[in-house]
Amino acid sequence: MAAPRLTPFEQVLLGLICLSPSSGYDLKRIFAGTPMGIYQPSSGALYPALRRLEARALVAVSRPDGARDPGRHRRVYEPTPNGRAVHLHWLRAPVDPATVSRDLGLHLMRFVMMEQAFSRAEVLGFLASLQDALAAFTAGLERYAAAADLDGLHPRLAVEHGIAVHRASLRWTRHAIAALRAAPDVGP
Amino acid sequence: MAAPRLTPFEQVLLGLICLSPSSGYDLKRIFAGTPMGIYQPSSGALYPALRRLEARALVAVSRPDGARDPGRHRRVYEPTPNGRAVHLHWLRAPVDPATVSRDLGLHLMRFVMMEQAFSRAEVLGFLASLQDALAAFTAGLERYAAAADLDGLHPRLAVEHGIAVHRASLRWTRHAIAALRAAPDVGP
DNA sequence: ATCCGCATGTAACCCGTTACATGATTCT
DNA sequence: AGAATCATGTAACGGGTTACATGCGGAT
Repeated sequence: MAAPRLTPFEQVLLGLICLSPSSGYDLKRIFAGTPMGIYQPSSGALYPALRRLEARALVAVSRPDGARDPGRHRRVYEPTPNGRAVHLHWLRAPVDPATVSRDLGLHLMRFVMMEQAFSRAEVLGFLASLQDALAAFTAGLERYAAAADLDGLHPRLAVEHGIAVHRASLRWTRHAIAALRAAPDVGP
Repeated sequence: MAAPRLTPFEQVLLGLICLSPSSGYDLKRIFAGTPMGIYQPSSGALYPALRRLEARALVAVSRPDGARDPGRHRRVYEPTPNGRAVHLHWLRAPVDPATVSRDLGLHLMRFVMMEQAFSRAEVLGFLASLQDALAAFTAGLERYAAAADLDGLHPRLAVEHGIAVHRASLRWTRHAIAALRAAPDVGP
C-alpha cells in the first residue's frame, strides 16, 4: 500500500491518542497545558492531521456503549491495532546521530511515550543510543571549536553555548539511566 | 508599502549577506560548513528566498568594477541601505519570553551577527534580556515540576531535561556577559 | 431567548522539500 | 573533448498559518 511516512506531528498525535483516546480539543489542551507545548498547533493543522490518520485507518472514532452517531461534535479518537503498530515502530526507530540535535525535542517526546509501551530494558537501550548520539555531536562541536579559526568573540561564544547545552543533555541521559535502574520495572 | 514581515529564514539570509556579500552557493556552503548549520537549506528554498529579498529591494546583485552583466551565473548579493536597516531592526527586536525556548537558535544567530553591528553596550543589553527570558522560562518549568502531579517517571525526567538544558543556557548568558565585559569594545 | 464557551471544520495563501533540469567553468 | 564541479533555477506536492465559519451545549 506504499504508505507514505507520517510527519512528526502526525506521529506525535498518534502517540498521544495511544496514551489515551482523545478528541482534537483534548489534544489541543494537552499541548496548551504542558510546558513542552511550546508548540501550539492551529485548528487548520490539527483537524486535517487527525482526518489523515483516520483515512489511513490508524485511528478511529470511538463510540462508547450505545451512544448515538458521532456525526458531528466531540469526535474521540482511539488507535486501531494497525495504528498501535505504527506508533510502536516509531518509538523503536533508532536515534540518528546526524540529526540528534534538531530532533532532540521529538526524542524526549518518544521517551515519555515509551513508559507505557516499553520494558525497562528497551528504554535503557534507547537512552544509551541517545547518549551515544549526543556524545558524538558534542565531540564534533568541541573539535570544531578547537580546529576552526573562529574569527571573533561572538562565534566562539555561540559554539560554547552549543557545547554547554548538549553537555547538559548528555548529563541528563546519565541521570535518567540511573533513575531508571533504581526504579522498579513496570514495563508492559 | 505594507511590507509583509520577512520569515526567519529570509532574515538570516539577509543577515549573512550583511556580514559579507554572498552568492546563493556561498550561503549554501556557510550552512554546510558551520556546526550550527544543522539546517541545510534546499535549492528550492534558498534561491526563491533570495529572489524575494531582491524583489523587495533589500539586496541587490553586486557588479564589481566593470564586470559584464550578471544575466546568469554567480549572482553575488549585497545589502541595499534599506536592507541594512531591516537587518538592524531585526537585530534590535526584543527577546520574547514566551517564545525564548523555541527561538533560542535564532537568538544565538542574532547574537553572532551583532558583533559587527552593535556597540558592546547594546550587546550586553540583548544578553541581559535573553537572560531574563531564560530565567523566567526556567522558573516556569520548575514551578510546573513542583506543582503538577506528574504521573510517571518519564514525564518527570523529561521536565528535568528541560530544566537542565535551560539552566545551561542561563549559565552561558552569565559567561558571555563576563567575557564581553572583559573584552575591548570594538563596536561599530 | 440569548450569550458564551466548547468543538470541529474550511479556504486562501505561503513556503519548504523533493527531484529534476540546465548553463558555465575548470580540470585531465 | 569529456567529466566533474560550480551555480542557479523550476514544477509538483504537501502541509502549516491565518482567519473565518458553523453548530451544539449549558448558563443567566
